[in-house]
Amino acid sequence: MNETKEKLIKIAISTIQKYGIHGLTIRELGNAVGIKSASVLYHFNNKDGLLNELIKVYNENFFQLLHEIEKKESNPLKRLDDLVSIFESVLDEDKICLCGMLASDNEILDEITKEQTKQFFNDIEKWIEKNLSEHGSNKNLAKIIISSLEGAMLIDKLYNESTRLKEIRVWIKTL
Amino acid sequence: MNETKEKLIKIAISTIQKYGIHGLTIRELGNAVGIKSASVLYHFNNKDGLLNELIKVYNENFFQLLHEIEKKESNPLKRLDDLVSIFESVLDEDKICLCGMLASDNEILDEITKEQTKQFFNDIEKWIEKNLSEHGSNKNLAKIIISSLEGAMLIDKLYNESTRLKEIRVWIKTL
DNA sequence: GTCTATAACCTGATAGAC
DNA sequence: GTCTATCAGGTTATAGAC
Repeated sequence: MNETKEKLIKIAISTIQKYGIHGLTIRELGNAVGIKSASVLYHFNNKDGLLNELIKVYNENFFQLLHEIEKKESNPLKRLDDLVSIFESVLDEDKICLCGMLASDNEILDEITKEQTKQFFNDIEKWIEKNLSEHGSNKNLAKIIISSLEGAMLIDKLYNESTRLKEIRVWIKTL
Repeated sequence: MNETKEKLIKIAISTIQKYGIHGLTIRELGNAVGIKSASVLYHFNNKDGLLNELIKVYNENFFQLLHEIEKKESNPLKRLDDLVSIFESVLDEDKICLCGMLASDNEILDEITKEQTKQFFNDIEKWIEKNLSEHGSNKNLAKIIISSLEGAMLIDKLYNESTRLKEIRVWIKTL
């Protein structure tokens, strides 16, 4: 992929994670890489096109991280701990999960972006379930774990702290 | 309070719960009650003024509901179940918790609204803690419970279902 | 209280030159 | 690919009449 386009996507993802979809404007996105808004739209046709592409990049990168966790860590409970660490490092940058933020704006997402957002939750839930099963604990907790992680980031960001994510980390150790 | 003003606040709260802060416009809010945007601003000075007022109304109404639960239900675990029911009825109307939605837009909230949003989470956490303590279970779970509820609404709304809230209901029964 | 009229600004998007 | 120029539409907010 074009280098400029890659930069645009990377910055756009980060901006949405911090400020939401309405906090991302084509003009400012162009400024961030030194090109004009018309040039930004050349790469993506329109804003929905940008969203379509960036969420695919985000999902790929995210599940690449999960794959790396699986390779280096065999203990399923520790894998879940590593998952919490990913979210904590995101929060440390004053961001929340991209798909959590998109979910809060779900009413204005086009179908492609909405489907990709759902796909994120489908896949991460499956990943958590698998690890819960391997550890011998109730895999039905997967939906609660991802829900709590998303909610925790949302609230922790408001307080500018990571108290809730840390509580989840402690809780998961007891499962 | 003025009847028109009450209507405006009620509709504004509901609109934000569905579409977020950017989905609420002064013009459309006026249309909903049959007055012009200038007349809406007469009541609140500006949009921040509207947010300041509506979150106070929301918090008051919400904790009034919790107070009613306490009066009619003495079993602390069943009280938590009733709390889940509140959130489920909100989700049934394609809405999420107002403060969850505001949290997702925290970067553009003025200080008053932000403080009131935090106050909501402080108070509900305290309420959950108290009931967990009375039931004899770990009150440290309060932050996880409210996080999971907020996250569950967010994701369930995306899927147009209440699967995650229902899982939380089942989980709470086991505490 | 509500209105009209309008200001000032920001947004995504397009046409056409280079 | 990137630019300039521009458009059409949306937003909050204000001034002043009724």
